[in-house]
Order: sequence, then structure tokens, then C-alpha cells
Amino acid sequence: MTGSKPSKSTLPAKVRIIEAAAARFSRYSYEETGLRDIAADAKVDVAYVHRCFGSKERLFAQALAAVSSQEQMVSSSRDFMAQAFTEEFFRKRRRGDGDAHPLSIFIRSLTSAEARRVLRKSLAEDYVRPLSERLEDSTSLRAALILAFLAGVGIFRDALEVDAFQEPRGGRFERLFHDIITRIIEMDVAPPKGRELVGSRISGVQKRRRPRRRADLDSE
Amino acid sequence: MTGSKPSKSTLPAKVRIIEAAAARFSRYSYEETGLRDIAADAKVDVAYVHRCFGSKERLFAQALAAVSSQEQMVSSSRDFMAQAFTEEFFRKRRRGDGDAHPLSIFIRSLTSAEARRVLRKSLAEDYVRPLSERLEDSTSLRAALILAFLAGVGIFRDALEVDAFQEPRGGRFERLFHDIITRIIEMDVAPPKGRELVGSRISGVQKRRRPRRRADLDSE
DNA sequence: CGTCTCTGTCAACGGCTGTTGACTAGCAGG
DNA sequence: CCTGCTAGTCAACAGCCGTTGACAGAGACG
Repeated sequence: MTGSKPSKSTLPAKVRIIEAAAARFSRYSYEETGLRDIAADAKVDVAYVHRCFGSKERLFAQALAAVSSQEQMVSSSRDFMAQAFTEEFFRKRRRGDGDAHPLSIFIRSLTSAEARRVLRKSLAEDYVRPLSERLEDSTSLRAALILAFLAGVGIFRDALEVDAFQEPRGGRFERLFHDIITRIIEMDVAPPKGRELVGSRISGVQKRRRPRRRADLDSE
Repeated sequence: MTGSKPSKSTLPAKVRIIEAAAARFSRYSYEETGLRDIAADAKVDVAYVHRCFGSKERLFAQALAAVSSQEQMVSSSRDFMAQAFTEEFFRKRRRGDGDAHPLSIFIRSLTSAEARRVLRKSLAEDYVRPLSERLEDSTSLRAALILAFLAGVGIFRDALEVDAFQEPRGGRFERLFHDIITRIIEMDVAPPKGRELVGSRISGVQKRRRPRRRADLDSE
């Protein structure tokens, strides 16, 4: 293989920009991260960053995609899925330099309306759908629940730095975490017989009410 | 004593500002919300908003505190706690005039470093601690897990608008949600004494191969 | 030679932000 | 009269932001 990994200085500028962006976005929020910061990290001019990707939002999308692509969704069998999720979640506790992780990017930037558009799409296509297929669930309910739990605990641990979640590996925290994931995976999705609903729930497409946004520009 | 609630137009300016801020912050993020927006809602000048509270961060803190205070932590008995959480989470319209809700404020603004300082403190003191005491848990682990799950699902439903969570009330989503909360509440926090039930847990150090990692990424 | 394209830089624009100092209206008290 | 206080306004400042247009070096083609 010729291109194992040459060196950072010889990488083409676009690649350096994407790597720098991914690193920034996984440590700081979308709004905290300026194009000038990314440009400085990649050792190019601000204008070139913008010129290469068209807009900050598109750069964010490409950085997220780059990190997501090399992070394949849980590929173990259903029985070991909870184990795999747990190990993945507790592995990255100490972050070195190659710390760009999709979960971190999600956690940091789900605030901005711009970033949220990107995250929403990636979440549905790259995470909820594949996990849902693997769970053999007709709806995406359990997949979304697992990922929501993952995100919530990640936010509490890494962003809000809740004390109870600062345990070292292998403690009760990790065990409870594993138990809950297991519980969700093994959950029964079918409604209990004789109770509630007659079946009118799933049929029609309900309209989601969309909160009034300040700037709602169409993308692509 | 302030007593009852007279009318919006007769309320003192400070109160109007706090209410306007709470409403804004529960719909938009900390950074999206400008002091000028809040001032316009409260029908005062921007400078006065700043003068009253000293800084945007302090106004945010007071708005959050005002909303949190009138939202007493689940006071039902432990057996009905999951039920109470679920009903609270799935209740549609909260109040007549404004739907300012601490969970919404959390969800919208956990990005900014400034807002996070405030949120972190309020989360620990106003939510994790009281819930933990009610659960009679020596550590805050289960309380934090419940709240993290709540936040994660809330983010997915309200901020990212994940499709699977847009069900109407009383559906499978609500039932699974309730089950998971129940599970966390009834969880055993003590470390496992003897051997665990079956081999699929984390009891021992597992020697399983890593699931095909991206190897040569070190190089630095 | 000229010209085209790609990579990259430079300086600036317009807009928005939190914040600040100066200032006015009203009211109390001496 | 003057003083002092509080509530509230006004205009502006300084800074950061994404974005843009003009331009320069380097190859490539002919």
C-alpha cells in the first residue's frame, strides 16, 4: 500500500482541513468553532476553507461523514451487541489525538439549527436505520431508544461532566449501562394484548409541528 | 409576597424579562437567543436587560431557576415514580400561556460553554441530588441514569425530531419508555457478589477478539 | 509566447453580538 | 431650591463571524 499514512504535512490541504474540522467539532460546538480556528489548524487561509466546501455547514457535514464512515456500526451478533456498545462507549475515556468520534460531534453540536439539520440526517441514515435492521425491528423504536440512551449518557458524562458518571472502567456504572442496553435490545415491541389501542395509531402519517425558526433556508 | 398572577402587562419589568427569557431559551439555544430578542418580548430596552442581571449568563441562570423552582421533582412514591416520569414526559401542552420547561431549556442549550456551566450546576443540585435521595441510593448512579435517559430521548424527540419518537400518546413508545425507567429504578446497584447469571455479562475479563479494528492509525 | 485552471492568499465587507457610559423621567426627603 | 435614588432609554463601541472579490504562483496545453 502506498498511502498507509505518510505524514500530516504532506497531506493535501482538503484532507487536512477535514481532519482539523473533525477534531475541532468533536471538542467544541458548531458555534464555538470558527472557520479561522480550523484554517489555522490546517495551516491554510480562512478563505480557502470556505472556498473548498462552500459553507461552514457543508464542511461540518463532510467532517461528520468522514468520521462516521470509518466507524462501522456494531457488527457483532445480536447477543453480543450490548457488550459491543458498552465497550465502545467506555473505550474512548482517555482521548489522545485521534479522538474525533461521531458521538462527540453529536454531543457537542446538537444545538445550532444549522448543525442539527446535518446531524438529524446522519443520525437517521447512518445510525438508526442500520441498527434497526440489525435488530430486525419493523419500527425503529428500539434502535432509536438505544441511541438516545447512548447520547444522553454521553452528554451527561462528557459535556455536563456529571459526577456519578466519572467512574473508572469496570465499575457499577459500566455494569448498569450494559444491563440497560441489554434490556432495550431484548424488549418486546409488540403491544400487550387486550390493553389500549385498537390499531388506529400506526396507520396515518401525522404531521409534525415544526417550531418557528428564525432563518430557515433550504439546503441543496 | 407576590401572591397571585395579575396580568402580563402589569407585571414588573424584571419578571417580564425572566419570563420572556425562559420562553426563548426553551425554544432556541443559548447562542441563538439574543438579548435583543428577549428585550423585545419583554418590551424593554436591551441595555436594561443587561443592567438588571449583569450578564447574559446570569439571566440564563435566573430564567432556568425560575422555571425549575415551579417544577417540583417527582414526589410520588417509588412505586409510581416511573409512571409519574412517563406522564410528565409525554404530556403535551404544559401550561396555558407558556410552555417553558426545564427539560426544554436543557435540551436546547447544553452546547455553549457558558450555558453549560449553569446547566451543570442546576442539574446536580436541583435534579440529580433530590432524585437520588428519593431513590435511597448511596451513589447518584441510578438518578443520573434516569435523567440521562430522559434527556437523550427528549433530545431525539424534540430537537432532532427522530421519526420513531413522533408517535402519539399511549403507543408502544410510551410503554417502552415506561419499562426502561422502571427497570432503572428497580436496578440493583450493588456489585455482583458471586457469579452472574450467564456468560453474556461482563463478569470476567473477556478474551474475545476485537471486532476488526482500523489498525494502523497510530503513527504519531 | 498566451491562456486556462487549480491551489491558495490577502484584505475587507456587512451583520450580529454582549456590553457600556451618558442621559432622562419620576419620586422622595430635607 | 438641591440632592439622591431607582427605572428605564439611547446610541455607540469593540469584537467576532461567515462570506466575498481580487489577485498571485504554478503547471499544463498548444
